[in-house]
Amino acid sequence: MTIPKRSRAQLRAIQIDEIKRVAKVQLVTKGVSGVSLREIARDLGLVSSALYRYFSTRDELLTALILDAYNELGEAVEKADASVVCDDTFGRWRAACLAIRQWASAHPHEYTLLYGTPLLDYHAPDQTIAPASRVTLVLGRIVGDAHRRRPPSAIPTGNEDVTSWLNVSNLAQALPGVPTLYYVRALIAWSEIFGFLSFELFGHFKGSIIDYEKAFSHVVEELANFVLY
Amino acid sequence: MTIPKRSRAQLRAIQIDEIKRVAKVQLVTKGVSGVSLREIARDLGLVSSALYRYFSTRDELLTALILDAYNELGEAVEKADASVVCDDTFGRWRAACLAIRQWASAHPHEYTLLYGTPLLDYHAPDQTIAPASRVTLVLGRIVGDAHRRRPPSAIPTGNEDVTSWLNVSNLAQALPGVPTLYYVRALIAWSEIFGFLSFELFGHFKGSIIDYEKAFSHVVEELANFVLY
DNA sequence: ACAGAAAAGAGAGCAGTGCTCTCTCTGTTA
DNA sequence: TAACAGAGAGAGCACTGCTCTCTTTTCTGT
Repeated sequence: MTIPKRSRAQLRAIQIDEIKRVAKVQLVTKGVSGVSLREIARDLGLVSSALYRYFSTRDELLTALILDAYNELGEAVEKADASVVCDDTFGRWRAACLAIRQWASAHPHEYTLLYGTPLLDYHAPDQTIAPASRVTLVLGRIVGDAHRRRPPSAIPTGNEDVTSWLNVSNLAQALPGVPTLYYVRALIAWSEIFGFLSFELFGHFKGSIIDYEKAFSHVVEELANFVLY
Repeated sequence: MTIPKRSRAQLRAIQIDEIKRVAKVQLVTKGVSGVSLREIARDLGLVSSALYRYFSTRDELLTALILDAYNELGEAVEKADASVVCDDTFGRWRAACLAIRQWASAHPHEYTLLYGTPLLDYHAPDQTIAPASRVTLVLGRIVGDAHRRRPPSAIPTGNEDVTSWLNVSNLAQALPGVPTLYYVRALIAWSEIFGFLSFELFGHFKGSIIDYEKAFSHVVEELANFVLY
């Protein structure tokens, strides 16, 4: 019998996946504070110092979990957007927003890891930027498509200079075809989606909202009227 | 010389204040994860087990800090509201919102303690409800006053039954005189204020916003148009 | 006024954490 | 085949929250 020989690089990749797998179980069941290197090592039949061959610090492991979570969420939202016909910008908006909430409800601890208190004090590593942008880019594209379908005569204009306090070049890329006047509204809609979900998951709506799903769908509708038209 | 004799109850109150004082220094300088019972004890010249005469657990001490922070924020917002003449609902709205942001910027770790990831997993103690409501009540009163000044003919009405998914009795109390149709908008404005500030403090707006204060004041204006009229 | 109770603190200790250092063994590579 | 780098073991450091027992001081009810 020939034992399938795996190269050291392959074994290393497998071990990294194993560590992340066990860490994710702890994250799901006990939250981010319950992710313990020593317990991961015990689960894998290793000694704790062995883990440092793969992640040089606990924060580095958590960063890997953050990356995976951003990509999971991003993929879910991209799929939801793609499942609606391109011209139906309102339908796409709603599908994308509902996908965000669905993912957050299904993965509250992962959501908390992404949008709760940041662990890496106030400077996320650069590698998280791209995965974190996936959701934002989908929402921005939908808003952009909605405004591009508007007749030129109906394009609202403002005369305020926004360049001193908004990063217009970045926003223009994320919101292609959206009039500058709407940049603030887009930022509001974006942060409100996550503000609402954070309030929901963190318990601030307790006593105000009974059916969160229904309330959220109304919020999504109000926001659509606010940014799309 | 007569040493001013203090009763045991007085000494106890003083000691509790001392513990909280030192804990707050740690909170401000190192964040919530930097609040350590053993270090507090060392700072006070005590042994760590002595602290358990005053707070039976670390979470209990943190709850005390949460209470104080809610009351600080609530007082700041109440004062800001009171500093504007009652009829000027827009001015009051702006003053209250700016006071929230000012407090959050000046006390980022306290803000995080209140509106970041909850520590006490998903069930805040009842005693926090009242202090936490102070901000909400101010904002609700302003929105209420704005709508009460509207001529009855201009009151918008909707025909959707909202009682199945919103806690109408609670919201009616927090939003006196506000038409039911606006309850969702009020919830949006409320959660957007904190959603924006969380995004700002937690770094999600990096790359989009240059001058946060200016951006926030535009958000406040948009929200006012959204909830007050 | 005095005895009993309660409060406050000291000190030792438990179980747990992240992380480091040294040592050994085992594949890989020149 | 010899030198090297990767991987894991194991001991140990400094720290955490929390508990238990023991002593001293203060309050309180008869």
